[in-house]
Amino acid sequence: MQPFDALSEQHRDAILKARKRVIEAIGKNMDLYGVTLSVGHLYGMLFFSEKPMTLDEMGREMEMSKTSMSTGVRMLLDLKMVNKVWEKGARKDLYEAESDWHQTFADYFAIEWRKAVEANVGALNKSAAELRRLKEQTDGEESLHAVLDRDLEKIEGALAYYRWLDRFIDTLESGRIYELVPKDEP
Amino acid sequence: MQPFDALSEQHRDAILKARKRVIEAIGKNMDLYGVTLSVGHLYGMLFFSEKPMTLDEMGREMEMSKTSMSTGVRMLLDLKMVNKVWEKGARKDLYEAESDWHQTFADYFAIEWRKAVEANVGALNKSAAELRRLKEQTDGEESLHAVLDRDLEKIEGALAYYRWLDRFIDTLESGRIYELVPKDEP
DNA sequence: AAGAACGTACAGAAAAAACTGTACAAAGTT
DNA sequence: AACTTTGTACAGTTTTTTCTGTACGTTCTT
Repeated sequence: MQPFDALSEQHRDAILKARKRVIEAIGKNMDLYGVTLSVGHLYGMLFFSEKPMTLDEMGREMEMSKTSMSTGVRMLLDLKMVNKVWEKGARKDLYEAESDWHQTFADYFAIEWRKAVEANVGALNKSAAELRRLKEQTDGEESLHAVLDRDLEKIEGALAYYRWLDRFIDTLESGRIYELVPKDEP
Repeated sequence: MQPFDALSEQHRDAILKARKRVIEAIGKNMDLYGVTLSVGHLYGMLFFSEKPMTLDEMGREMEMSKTSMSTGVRMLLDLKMVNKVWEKGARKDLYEAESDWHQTFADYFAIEWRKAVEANVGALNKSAAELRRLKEQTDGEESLHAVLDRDLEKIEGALAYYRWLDRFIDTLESGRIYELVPKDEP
């Protein structure tokens, strides 16, 4: 028996209206995490859910197919915004929203931004090496070297930024960010 | 006369290949900034351009319509990833890539994340007020209050997070982040 | 003032993505 | 071992987004 269903219709509606506003807002802004409006909505629904939900329950509530719930939940799992919950003797998989949004934020950066850093740094280093090699092999060709130097300078600038971003992500991943910017207001 | 065009075909190709790898990588990861692959590619192209470019030049280089360049550049301008350049007596608008990626990163957060914070905090506060009002008007209804308290607690948790995020964005906006996580490696 | 060049609004076409229903493998129940 | 139940892969459909070509207002040139 769920506490929520026992309430009067009037009170239920009032609560649902309040929740809906928040869910809508969350869903709308979750594109910053690279997910669809509907996946964002799914997260918001899980956030207010009294208890962990099954795919079927989500589908019923969102009026969407189970397939969509499956893929949506998987995205949220990848982003660590949702946790799989174990319950004794439960046939179906259960999921609940991760409610520590600091952690969610930090994980997102650790996962997505680090991925981007690595890919870009890889490309930058490889290209820089090529350009440096070309420079060595063409001693004295002034106008070529002018172009090469400018490109190499740009690449070095980008690499410097990524070194910083990497260290910034470290602070998120390690939680050191909360020493630098404390959770409790000053 | 541009220095680049004066080079031998072999050298040009080598440089273009090196640039292309980086442009491709940048473009691919710019979805973190909420832009398309092609807009990301456009940024990468501008990043390596010897000089500011016109819409027509971009269209020629990207083999895309001028309309697309116009909308693409506007997006990049909104994200402050591209600057409009003034040149004496130039008919056409000229654009160049913002090469300070620290600034780009900070601006993105200031613009997009702050927008999300405000929208969500607004919704959370409004809903919290509604729920608190309902609570006051229903003194003694225990099971209702149990639900309300849980929702209010969740909302308060979210608000606490947004207060932190807001202060974090402040550090980006003010540049104080570079005191906390220095640009020069330790 | 007329003409040319530029950037963008807008509608339609093309491409990409989100979503669904069916089918099926894996795991659980009887 | 036969029968359910559950989650997901996959193909096809719908919806959304991206991209293009034309049209037009604005600005600059003459």
